[in-house]
Amino acid sequence: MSEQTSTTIRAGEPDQPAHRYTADLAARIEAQWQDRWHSEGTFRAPNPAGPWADPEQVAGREKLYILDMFPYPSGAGLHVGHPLGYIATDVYGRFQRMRGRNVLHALGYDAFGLPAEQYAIQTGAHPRATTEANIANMRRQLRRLGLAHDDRRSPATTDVDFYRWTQWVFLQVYDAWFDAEADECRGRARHVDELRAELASGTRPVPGGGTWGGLSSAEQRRVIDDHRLAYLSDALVNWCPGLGTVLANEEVTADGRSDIGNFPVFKRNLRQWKMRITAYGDRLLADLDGLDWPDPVKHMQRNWIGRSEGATVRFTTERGDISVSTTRPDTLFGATFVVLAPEHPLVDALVPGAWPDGTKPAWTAGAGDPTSAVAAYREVAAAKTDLERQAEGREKTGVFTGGFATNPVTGRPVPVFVADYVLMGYGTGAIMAVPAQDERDWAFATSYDLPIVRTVQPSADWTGEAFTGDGPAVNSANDEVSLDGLGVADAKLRIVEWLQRKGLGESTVTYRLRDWLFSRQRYWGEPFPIVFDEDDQPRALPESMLPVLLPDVENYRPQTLDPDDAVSEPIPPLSGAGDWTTVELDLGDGVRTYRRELNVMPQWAGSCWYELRYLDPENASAFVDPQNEAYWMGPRSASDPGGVDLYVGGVEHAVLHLLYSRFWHKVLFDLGHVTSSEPFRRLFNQGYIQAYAYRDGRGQPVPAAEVVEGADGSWSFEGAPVTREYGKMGKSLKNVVTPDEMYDAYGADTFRVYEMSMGPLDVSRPWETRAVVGSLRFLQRLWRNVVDESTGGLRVTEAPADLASRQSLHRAIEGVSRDFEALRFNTAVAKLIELNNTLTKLDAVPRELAEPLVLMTAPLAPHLAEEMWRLLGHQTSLAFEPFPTADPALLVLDAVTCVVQVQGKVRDRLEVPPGIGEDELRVLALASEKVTVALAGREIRTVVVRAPKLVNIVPV
RNA sequence: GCCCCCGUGGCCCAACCGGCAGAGGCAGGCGCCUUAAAAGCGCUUCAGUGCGGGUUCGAACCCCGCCGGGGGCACCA
Repeated sequence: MSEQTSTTIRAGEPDQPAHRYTADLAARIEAQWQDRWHSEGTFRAPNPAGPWADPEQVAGREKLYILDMFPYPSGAGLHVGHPLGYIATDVYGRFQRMRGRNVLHALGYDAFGLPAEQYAIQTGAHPRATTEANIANMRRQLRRLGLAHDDRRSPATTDVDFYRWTQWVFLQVYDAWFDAEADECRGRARHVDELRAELASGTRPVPGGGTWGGLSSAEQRRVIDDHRLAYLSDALVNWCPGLGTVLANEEVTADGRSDIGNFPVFKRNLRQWKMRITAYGDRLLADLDGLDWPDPVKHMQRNWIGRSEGATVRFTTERGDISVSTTRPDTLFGATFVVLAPEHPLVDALVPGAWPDGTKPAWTAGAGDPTSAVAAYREVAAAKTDLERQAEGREKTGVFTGGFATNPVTGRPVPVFVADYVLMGYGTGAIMAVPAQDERDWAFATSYDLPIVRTVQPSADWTGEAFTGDGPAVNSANDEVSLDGLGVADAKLRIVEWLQRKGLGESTVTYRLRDWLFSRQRYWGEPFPIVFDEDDQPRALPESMLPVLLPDVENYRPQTLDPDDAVSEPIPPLSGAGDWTTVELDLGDGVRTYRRELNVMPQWAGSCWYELRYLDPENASAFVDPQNEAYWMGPRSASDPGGVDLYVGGVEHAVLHLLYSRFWHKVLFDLGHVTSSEPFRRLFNQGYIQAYAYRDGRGQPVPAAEVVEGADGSWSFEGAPVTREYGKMGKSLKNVVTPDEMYDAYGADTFRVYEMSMGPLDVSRPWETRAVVGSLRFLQRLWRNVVDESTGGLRVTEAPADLASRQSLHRAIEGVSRDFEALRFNTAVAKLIELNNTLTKLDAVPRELAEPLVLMTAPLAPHLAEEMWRLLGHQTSLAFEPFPTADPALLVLDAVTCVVQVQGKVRDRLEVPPGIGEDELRVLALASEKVTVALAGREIRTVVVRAPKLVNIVPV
């Protein structure tokens, strides 16, 4: 940190009262209490079992597991936006601890991954060295915040003790297969040994027929490997030369570029590890219902999984059947052509030597024969990136294969096209095109001169083209079945029933979700616990050989590649690890030489299960002791999935991290390693703290802190006008404000109170440094109510409080408790300020008011509260003091104001007892002179009475 | 193009079940303290809820249509 950043704004000038609550005093108090919490281990949560077993401390207290999405330790350090969620969970945790809960709250580091590696490449240092330095800096910045974390539970995913268990979890996934019939067809992961046993005993048929014993051991292994939840596949993957690695679908943006770095991404066929997350599609979807998550996140996950119900229908051709996918089997009579994806395996077989009779000029792309037309089209399609396919304005292109298929309901031949608007990776890679009821098919049919037959009658006022709405079926009958007159839903049922009976098709469920690409050609990640034998087949290492340590390499940088070079080959950095790349092992059939897997796991691997490791981070014999998992995360009832009690983080992880970790957790659940079926029972998305940035006349950002606002609302920097924009904080925008600056200028407690008071936790809002002083003033007034600013002595009196003050106190207790419980920290702060402001007006504050106020402030401003609690004569930390409870008798007011309305407009106010009856109130209201004036002689139609607060008199 | 969320004093935000538009903070104003100053203290001004309709005794809140801001998805058959 440079000297200049220590700020010029400072609370507490030298000639102030000696004991005023200033930034300097706050810093002293805060350091003192942080040291004491640390040395006393105040926030260490006892476990029921494992290395830290302390069953006595656990007994009799309800548990609460609070979790923040753990940070990536960036070299840039924190800005004031980062701690928002951490402060919120800390306030909530401290509150619940005072409510008697055994609170587990900790923070580790998600330290593998691309950014760390790229930073290491830039600086030339070892990624581990820079990562650990960054973690140390973040730990320092966060310790200064006074978070009540269990400091023993702070693993980094890059710790050998941690990634050993990431590799172990990988082995569990690798050694599992998905039995779709298990659990009444919900499906469940089981160990592959059980699959092998069922195949060997004949209870499960061997794929491809024959007996298990009839297969060679290599063939047997291939059958098993084909079932594993982690498997190698030769498939189209997202190859990003700019990053030198392949990427998961989730890491590629809609315009075909990398999420990180914004480089072009190309489709390439490569042999890569995948995770069979699609097997869990149904459960990942269905189990969302039982989660207490924000609806938008559930919505995004549902969209991403993209379950759709439809049918597969077989169209016959002379060269074999084409299975087409559709969600609208009811429109089958209107299917006037078939479209295959360019990569569809049947394309070559279908293409005849010459264009058949009836080929229209528009279908051939000007080629002399189908073979060259299709070959040319495929070449063009393959060379296109997703971005280019988008950029062409979605104009549908394609070419006739020269082949025909038979529509199974009309019996008529329909031409078969190849077009890249059909994707090989979705459904069967083939569609029946129904232009009258599908906009894409309509667009294709009109540009390629193909027939359009309406099979759903559009509404009378329909003027559009393809009609995708509901309506009665028309033109949809053959000798055996008629859909005419049926609505869409009924027509679907009838035609699917007919297709199934005739063996022409069946209803199917299709997912947008694809299997998860799990290999990365990077250095800074977890090595796979996998080696390859001389036949190039993968072999898992036994648990006893874990961890597989990440070796040192000379060059962390993957091969430098041209970001636009689509045909470049990925070269993993670990290929440069020398001797490490091969290993002599005995895996059961004697010592042999094996080649190591040189890819590493993606960054998501560690975050897929870290919440489990916090429970038992020093357990060397298990990834978590089963008792600890059951205690902290186990389900509380039959309908409860279990999981973390409160998980707070940004909405940017709605799909990636939250879907992957749910998947791994379910595998671990199925295999009996955990009792919770979901990792995160309750999720809360915090908003972002954003900031204004300013640009000068040339569009260059200027330091935001030095921009001044004129009286007319304009902004200027060094006298020159600047423009303002709103967005993220970032170095390049010169608008970063750091927690360190806030600690120096105001202290951590003021910073905490300000962040919590800015607005609701889930709403994004702009940072405004000049407003922070309001929170400092509040804490100063609170301090002054308890402590004499000039002597440092106590100001509170032992005299009893008056009734009005007591009532204010108990109203505050009631409201603040409710607000904390509901994560409404902004309104809790407001109520505390309000109460404190009423106490300020007293000559001296009675202890019976001061103590509860201090306790209520403690979750928000813990250092200051602890210090005042100590001055009030208490020896021990207030962390476990019971949170004040409201006395119901003091919440009842002597009188309430009743509003008297005439036709909804307030005309009078009456002071009435809170228990007043409806009839009595009606009489009082009608007797009001102001009401009489407002009525102006009109007759009364009705009187609405809501005792004791409102009467509404409605004239005729 | 489709879907979701949000629009309240100059600014950040409250308003619990549809019932007095205002809790709190910033900024502004007035005053006190001070040799002077303020990030100290006290007092205080300020909106009818983005716009247009509707439902209701009564709408910031419910419904419909616009406008503005933010986010997600985007050839998924």
